[in-house]
Formats: sequence, structure tokens, C-alpha cells
Amino acid sequence: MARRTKQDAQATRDHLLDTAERVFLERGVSRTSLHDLAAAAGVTRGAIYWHFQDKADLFNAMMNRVSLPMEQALDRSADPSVDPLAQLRALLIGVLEKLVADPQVHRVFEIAMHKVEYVDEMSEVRKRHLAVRNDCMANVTRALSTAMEQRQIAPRMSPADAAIGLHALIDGLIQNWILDPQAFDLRQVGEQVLDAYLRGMAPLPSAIGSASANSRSRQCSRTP
Amino acid sequence: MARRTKQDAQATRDHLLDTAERVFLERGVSRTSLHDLAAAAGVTRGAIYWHFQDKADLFNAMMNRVSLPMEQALDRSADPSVDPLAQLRALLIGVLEKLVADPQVHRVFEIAMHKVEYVDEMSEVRKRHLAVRNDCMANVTRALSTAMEQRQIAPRMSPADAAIGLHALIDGLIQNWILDPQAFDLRQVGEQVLDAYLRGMAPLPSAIGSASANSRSRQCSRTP
DNA sequence: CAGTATACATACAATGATGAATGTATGTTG
DNA sequence: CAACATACATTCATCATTGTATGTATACTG
Repeated sequence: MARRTKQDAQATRDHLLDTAERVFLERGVSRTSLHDLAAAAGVTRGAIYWHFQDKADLFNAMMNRVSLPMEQALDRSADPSVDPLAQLRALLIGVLEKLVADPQVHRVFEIAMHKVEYVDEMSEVRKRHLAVRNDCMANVTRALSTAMEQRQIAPRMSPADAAIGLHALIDGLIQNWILDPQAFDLRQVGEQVLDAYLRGMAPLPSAIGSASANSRSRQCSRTP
Repeated sequence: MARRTKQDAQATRDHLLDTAERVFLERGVSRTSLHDLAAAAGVTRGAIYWHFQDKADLFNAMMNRVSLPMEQALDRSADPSVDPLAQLRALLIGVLEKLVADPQVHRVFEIAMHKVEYVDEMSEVRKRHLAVRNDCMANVTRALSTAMEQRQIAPRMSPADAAIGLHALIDGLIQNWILDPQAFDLRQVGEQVLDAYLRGMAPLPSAIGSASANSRSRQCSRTP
């Protein structure tokens, strides 16, 4: 075969990444040779080496297809002015919904969690994971800080620690759901569990007279 | 070299597993050849093939060295009679403490989470993980059920769902701590976060007159 | 104190993965 | 339309890994 048009080349590249999602999910990243990938995509290794430097480069491209949009989405929705807790809640539930609704996100998350070893060239992926997490945690911490100022949550623990817990809760839910999606309804159970945690951070209703603003953390039945 | 005494053989086996923990952590499971392992342990592949069928068998043995004791510990401490919530709390915090205190547990957890791909022969490890989780979840669900009967927690959600959340919370904390142990104090933050979640499951204090038994979930300052 | 099973080491054959080098037909540009 | 860059395919040499088969010295057993 010979040179195709640029659109064709882009299609080949996309198709390679789609195929990588499938094959990585099946056989794991390290057990998948570039020959396997090429064969599954109906091309030869030459095509892969044309579009990507090596397997790690291809893997990063595959991850970025889903992680970049999600990061942008997270950064866009930062408006800490009114009802930060409700915003945070909506945002986190939105992540769970995305995971359930978008099979590509599901696939890539499962690969990142169970089908790759974070060593050598993949350890930079882990660093990136850490960076994304820290960024996310900073956002959540900021939101919780504002929520605390507005007396939506009580100052039992620092916003940073509360954010760690919130992040761990969502992370753990996703982790467990990926491990066995049949086990429970991520969206519904996630909402219940998330509300329980938020309720636990709310001020004591017995101190109703003390706080100025609202003390409810459950005007939450939005985002169906 | 030739035949050693039985104690020597057992020592060789243990040393192989110790070495596997180190090398798997460094290079990942699939990128570690049995030659690498043998060399790192100061033996040849013959020794490995004598003690284990293959790499998967060795990996399972390595996992079982820490998972079997933990399972037994979990099963032993099932006494749902008095204050099930406090018992559950102590048990979960005990897990976090174990993780912080025992570097071997730390290593093996990190391997299981970030240094192995759950495919092919390793997929049975994943099944085992699922089985252990289900067993654990059953225990937690039972404890929460009892707690609900004793009005320690409110019937907002099913004990099973609440257990999912609790497990996710601990899982997520561990996951995040393994990812970056410097980021926070697993023991202390874990306790705070766990208490927040439990508080969120408690009955509303406004309904104090309705419940018969105790409504406190925080006589918790045991297990230092 | 032989004989046997044990606890490894060594050697071997088969397979498979990698990266680079090269070939080639075709779009694209001037 | 010529010249060049592109988008792959093909080939090759090298190295790594695996499982097994065999060797061997020693601990244990009767």
C-alpha cells in the first residue's frame, strides 16, 4: 500500500488507538506486542512506528484521548460563589455518570487500573496520574474551604483532609465498580454514599442557632 | 550445588518470595523474567522451577503470605453482639494501621495495585481479589445490619449499599495513600474521614427520643 | 553405610519480540 | 509534470524468555 490522504492517516491513527483499547483490555499492555496490535488493526507494525514512537507513546496517546477532555471539564466548572457543596456534589456525580454512560471511558479506566504496570516508561503515566489527582484535590479543597466559610460544613477537619476523604470515596467507588460493574449501580449507590459522607461533614443541627447561613447539605435532588 | 536440609529449602523458598516482592515492585511483574528473579535471589531458574510451577504460581504464593493472615484476622473478629459499629470502626482502622506499620503489606499491596496486569494467568488472582472483597463486604453488611437494628445507624440506605460505600472509602484511602504515602497520614486522616461517613449514617439527633439504644457513633478513641 | 529422593544447577531447543533498515506507491506542492 | 514528502509494508538480525531435560552433590532412610 502507499500514501493515503491526511484524513486517511488520521483515521488510521484513531483506529489504532481504538484497537489498542480493545486489545490492551483483553491481553494487558505488556503482553500485547506491537505485532498483535497491528494485526488486530489490520495493518503492520510499520504503520504503528510511523504514528507513534513506541508502545509507551501509543499508550499515552490513548490515555490522553479521555483524560484531557475530563481535565478540561473539571477546570471549566469552577464557580465557588453560590452553594459550593451542591456544585461539588453535582460535579462528582457527573463523573460517575460519565463513567457509566461512556464505554470508552470505562475501557480506558479499566486499562489504567488493572491492565498496566506502572514501571519504567509507564511510570511517567503514574506521575501524570498524580498530577491530575493533585489538581483535582486542589479544586475540591477549595470548594470545601468555601463551603466551610459559608457554614455548609463544620470545621471538624481541615478542608484538605475532607477533600482526601471525598476523593478516596469516589476513587474507591469507581475502583470497585470497575472490578465488578454488575455488583451495584454506580450512579445510584454513589449518590447515596456521597450524601452520607457530606451529611457527616455538615454542622450539627443541634447548633442551629449558632451558624448564620444554611445548615442543610441536602438540597441535593438535582442532576437526575 | 546440591541438596540442602529441609530448613534450607524453606529458607530458599522464603528468600525467593522476599526477592520477588522487591523485584516485582521495582520492575513490575510481567517485565521481570524468572532469570531476573533467580539472579536477584542468588540462585538459578532451576531453584524457582523446583519450588513453583511458574511465575503465576510464585506470585500467588507471594500474595497469600499477606492475604491469608489478613483474611483470618477479619474472620476471627466477628462478634456482632455489642456495639457493632465501634467494632467495625476499630477493625477498619486496624487495617489502615497494619498497612502503615508493616512494610511487607505495603509492598505487596503496591504490587497488586500498580505492578501487575490482571490478564491470563493473573486473572485468577483478580477472581480471588473479588472473592475476598465479597467476603469482606458480607461481613461489613452483616455488621451494618446489626447496627441498624440497634438504631446505631438510620435506615436511609440498605446495609449492603452502606457497606459498599464503607469499603469504597477504605479502598480509596488505601489506593491514594499507596499512590503517594507522603501526601497524608493514612491512620489519622483515615480515622477522621471514616468518622465523617459513619456520622452521616447516624440517625438524626433530632429524633433522639425515638430510638431505644445509643445513638452515639463516637465513643471511638480506642485502638491508638 | 548403601540407596534413594531431594534441592538445586546447567544445558538446550523453540519461540517470539524488538528496532532499524529498506522498499515503494501515492498524495501533494511548486 | 517533476520532485519530494508521506504513509505505510517488508525484511532482517539480535536478543530475551520459557519450559524441559538432564546432571549432580548431598541429606535422609532403612
